[in-house]
Amino acid sequence: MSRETLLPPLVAYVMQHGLADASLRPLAKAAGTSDRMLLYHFGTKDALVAALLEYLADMFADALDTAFPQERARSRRACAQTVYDITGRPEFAPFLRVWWDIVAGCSNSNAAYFDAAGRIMDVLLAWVVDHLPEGDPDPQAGARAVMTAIKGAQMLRTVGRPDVGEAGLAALEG
Amino acid sequence: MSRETLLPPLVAYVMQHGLADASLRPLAKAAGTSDRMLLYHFGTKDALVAALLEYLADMFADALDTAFPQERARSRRACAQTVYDITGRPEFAPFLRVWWDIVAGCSNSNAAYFDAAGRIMDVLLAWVVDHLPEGDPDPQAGARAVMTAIKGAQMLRTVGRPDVGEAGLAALEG
DNA sequence: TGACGCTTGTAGCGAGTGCTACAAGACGTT
DNA sequence: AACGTCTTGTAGCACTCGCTACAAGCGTCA
Repeated sequence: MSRETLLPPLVAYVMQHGLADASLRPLAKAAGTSDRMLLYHFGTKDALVAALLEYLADMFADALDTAFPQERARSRRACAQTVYDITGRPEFAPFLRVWWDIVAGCSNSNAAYFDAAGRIMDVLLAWVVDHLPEGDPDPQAGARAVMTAIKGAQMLRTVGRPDVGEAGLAALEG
Repeated sequence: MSRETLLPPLVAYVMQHGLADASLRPLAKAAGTSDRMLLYHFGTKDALVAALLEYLADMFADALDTAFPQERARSRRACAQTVYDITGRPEFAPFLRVWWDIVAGCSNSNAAYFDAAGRIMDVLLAWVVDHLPEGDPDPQAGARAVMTAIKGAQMLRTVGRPDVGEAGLAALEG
């Protein structure tokens, strides 16, 4: 048993039950150990969560290129719509749940959450840049516009106002 | 002491310390009572939180017309930028912190959070509709596009990527 | 005065929290 | 065989959580 062995089942548990109320004993049970051992390997619960978030960010980076289509989108709007649609599928719900926990953690000035969120955003931004149409006049600016719309629409969807966010996506130019 | 007397200090406490880890005893202390009394008045912690969120939503509706400018914006982009700038001021940080807690709660299918979030979004959407330029061709669609951009930009700001969201705001047409 | 209901205080329950002290086993080195 | 280090289990600490049982104070009305 090492950190590397423990992390996958821990992340799986967090994706299923949320990050906010994940405590040592249930986490340990999910990974087949004891709270005692988690603290032995990670030192502190905060360190555990930090390692967990780091692993999660890497996992997200890997997932992007497998779950998402390889070819470029036909327009900025189509690119945003694709990401929005895919992240709306039920198998993505666990990840989004954790994501909003992370955002809430950032809002409470938690450094580990902040780092993980930043890394995830950078990865997604780079992915969007690479999937904009070939002829996009300004891929950097385009990707940022697309990202903003995606995240706004995702938020509006999770609070029960999907129509608002989808209108926002439709209003993207290019 | 009644619910109405209790709610303002309770909401103040929540805005300062976050909604996620607000437990009965600290809340009671902030309101000058005991946990025993909070449960006496509200019955359950869940009911307390529900009442709190309802009060918060109403408070937000009231705040919109006082803290925000009365006149209409000169463009959709300007309207979004105004809301983004105002909500970026330090005195708005407590409200945003609670907001992300609410979104995280929605993502965990909490009904009370869901209701409050929906109400707040509706209020804000109506406000945006009323503050778009007179000549906007489609205020409903415009307000939705503005809302999506605002919320996306706010999220990107709280996770430490303000430049991305601001580029998204700048890309708003009209 | 006495009975009744509304409000409040004291004290505690059982469960869960992060974390730790202590000891025993496993295992390689000398 | 003896030692020392790494890994693991047992048991428990002090604390917080939401919630409740019980009773005392309170004003009101008969």
